[in-house]
Amino acid sequence: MKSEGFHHGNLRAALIEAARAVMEETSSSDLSLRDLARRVGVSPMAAYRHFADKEALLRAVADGGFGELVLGMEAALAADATPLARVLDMGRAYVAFARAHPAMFDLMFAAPVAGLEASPDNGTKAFGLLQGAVAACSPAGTPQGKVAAATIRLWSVVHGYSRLALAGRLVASSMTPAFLDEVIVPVIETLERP
Amino acid sequence: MKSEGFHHGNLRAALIEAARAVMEETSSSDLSLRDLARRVGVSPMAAYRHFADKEALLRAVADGGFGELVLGMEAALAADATPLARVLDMGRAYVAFARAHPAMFDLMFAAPVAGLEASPDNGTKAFGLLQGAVAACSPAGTPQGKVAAATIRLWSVVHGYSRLALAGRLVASSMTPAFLDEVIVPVIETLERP
DNA sequence: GAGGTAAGTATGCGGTGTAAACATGAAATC
DNA sequence: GATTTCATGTTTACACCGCATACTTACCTC
Repeated sequence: MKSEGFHHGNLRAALIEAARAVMEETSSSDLSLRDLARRVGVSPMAAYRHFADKEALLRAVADGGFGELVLGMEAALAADATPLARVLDMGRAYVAFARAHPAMFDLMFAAPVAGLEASPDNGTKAFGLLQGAVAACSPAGTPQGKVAAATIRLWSVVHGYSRLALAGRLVASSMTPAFLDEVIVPVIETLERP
Repeated sequence: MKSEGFHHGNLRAALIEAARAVMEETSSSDLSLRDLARRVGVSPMAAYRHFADKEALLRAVADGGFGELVLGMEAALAADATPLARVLDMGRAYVAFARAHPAMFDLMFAAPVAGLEASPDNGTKAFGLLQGAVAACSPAGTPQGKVAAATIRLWSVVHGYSRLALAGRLVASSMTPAFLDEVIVPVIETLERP
């Protein structure tokens, strides 16, 4: 075992966990550094030994969220036999994650992230998963551009649906699993078309 | 002409306009009541004579944004001959608005809006426009549920695409008008399918 | 043991949203 | 025309926030 820290013992992880907890409690993504410090039992300025500023902390929290999302998507990948079923279940998992963790989902896509291709995060990993699953649906020899458009088409649908649901723009009857399938499936069918 | 106010002269509208201006300047949707008051030349507490709290002001600003969005969508509606072309142009207008006014777009879908069907806003008006255009594409006798799903499918695509673009999750080559069409058109084609 | 250094603390500054009490001036009543 | 009313704007105050700066602590190395 490493030293695990002196005063507190891995404050960094504790802060991230506290942030996650607050967001689950309040269903809101705006949290306060001071509050996190209070919960962890540390002085208000302690967080700055581990994060450059508040945004850096939020970024770390968001990246953890993307990691969890990736897990859900990978589970969907492993659970199905056909490429189309895999893509469908990945879409369902995406929406399910958003609705289960609205504040986290909000945070993950909150600030425009810069220099992303320089240092890819778990968000790009999630995108890669989706892209692979979509490519597996496309007929052999499909041009790369088509696959890219299809990937973003599908991502846009599930992402947009999630956002609209979280924003309260969908009525209850539009948020059932069956309705979601009605929204997604025709888009998935466009994937294997010439 | 009505009285136009005593002390200031329609402070309410001035605050909303100031908010809009700040958001255009900073490309960010987090603004400060005190800053708005400062810009309008009024004391920090003056805004509370016209808005219950900050959120109420933001809601009013957002509703103005939806109004502008509706104008863009109506223009697209009027500019084309066929139902499919109308829907396509509405989608383009939606994305164009989001990219032209990122902060406003952010604000419009920021907080989950409650009791929406009780008092519809310009957001529901925008949705109604889209729904009508989609219905016009559907074969006669298409069940209502299909139309609803198709509407939300299309809305989800354009909304999700806009969000991903604003979040910096799309590479430059995925943000050209041609690429956007590649994303949207196949979804529009699902509208007139049985 | 003496230093060095990473981790946490104390203090303080300028900013925020908003509650409460007060001031002002246009308009309505007499 | 004087008086009352009431919407509008101001003042003051409070609790909170992110963060800069300077300090202290506790471990590790030599």
